[in-house]
Amino acid sequence: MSLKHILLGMLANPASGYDLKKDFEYSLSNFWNAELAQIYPTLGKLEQDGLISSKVQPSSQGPNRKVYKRLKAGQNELTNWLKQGPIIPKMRIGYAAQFSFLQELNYEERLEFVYALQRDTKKRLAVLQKFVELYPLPGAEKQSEHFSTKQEKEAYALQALVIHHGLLRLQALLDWCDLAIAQMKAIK
Amino acid sequence: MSLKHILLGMLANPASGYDLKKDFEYSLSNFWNAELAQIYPTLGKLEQDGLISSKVQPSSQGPNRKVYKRLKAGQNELTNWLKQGPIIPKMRIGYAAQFSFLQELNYEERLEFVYALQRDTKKRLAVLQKFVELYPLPGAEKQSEHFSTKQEKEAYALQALVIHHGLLRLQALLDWCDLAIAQMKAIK
DNA sequence: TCGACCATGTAACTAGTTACATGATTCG
DNA sequence: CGAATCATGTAACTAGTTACATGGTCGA
Repeated sequence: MSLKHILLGMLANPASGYDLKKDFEYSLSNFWNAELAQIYPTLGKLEQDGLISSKVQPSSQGPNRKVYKRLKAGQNELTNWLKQGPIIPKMRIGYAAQFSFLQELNYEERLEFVYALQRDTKKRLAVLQKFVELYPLPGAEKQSEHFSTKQEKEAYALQALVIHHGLLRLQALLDWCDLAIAQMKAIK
Repeated sequence: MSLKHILLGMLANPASGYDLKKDFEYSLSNFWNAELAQIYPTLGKLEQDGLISSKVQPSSQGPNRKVYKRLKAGQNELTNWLKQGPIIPKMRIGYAAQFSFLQELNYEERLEFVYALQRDTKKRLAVLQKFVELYPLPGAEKQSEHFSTKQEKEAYALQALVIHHGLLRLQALLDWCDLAIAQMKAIK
């Protein structure tokens, strides 16, 4: 199960299941997501396996929190996972499958399908753009000098790059929408 | 379950479960895949639901084939699905999650991670390129005039576009690999 | 005759989703 | 006082994967 390793990675700093869910909802959701109903049992398994440990702490606002931290065994498991090389996802791109069946619809319905995809992509791009502004790539501008330690520079660069990955992906999709609309109009 | 609808879409022409698996392995695998162990039961459910029907036919080479064809109810189900608009996949991009944890590895290991991703992407791009050659976009060249009926032109254009979608996606990923390698070297 | 491919299926398991259950605090 | 947010969990279900079982045909 990949989520085990993802949570292990996210636990660079101690956090509760609820905290981790928040992380998914923000920037992380561009490349992974998980529901609380999956996070809690998975944290339980990680603890059983001795990869993380938990400590109950009072919350400033609400019931007690169960804060997890990564153990040495968890650290090892994580680096081993990373050393096994990049995991190429099995593609399940629903809209692309649907697109290849668009002959079943008429001209207007087909175009509307692609317009809807375009609108959705623009919306998601607008959300991402805010993160891109928070994490501009080092080089072009003068940021990154803000960071004193090498650790901080590295952390910043990785964050910025992963956000940029989402950006390139969404831009490529938008380009494709334009192409599809043009082609579909051309053969009308 | 999306696979139900995908199979329904793929059954524009009658086919057996084995045939459909072949379709996944070729061009389709760029945006969807399914194993035979999932295809056979799903075809069974579709038949139970009265969306497709089957007929056992002798094979020229091997045991009897169970050939399915789409019924009117299946056609309706398919168009309703398409009219509900594009399905935006929940992203589960393993390598991107891993990338955001690369601080756990040292410089050489991190670079090797991205090089491995680059190699894999180039490989997949080379495979796709063969389909791109079979289905060049109409407009630039003189193909698509080969097709007499509007139906054929439309089918060709949709195929060409969906293949091009994969192309743009992989090219964006390659661009990102270059960017990541450059940035990571810059902050070494 | 052996391996590759044709062809269909079941069983056990893993991963992920949706719905439900519970209860505290904070802000308007 | 009601809605939003904090906080953790279970149960039932859906989707997908891996392993296993069976057996036919064709070509080297």
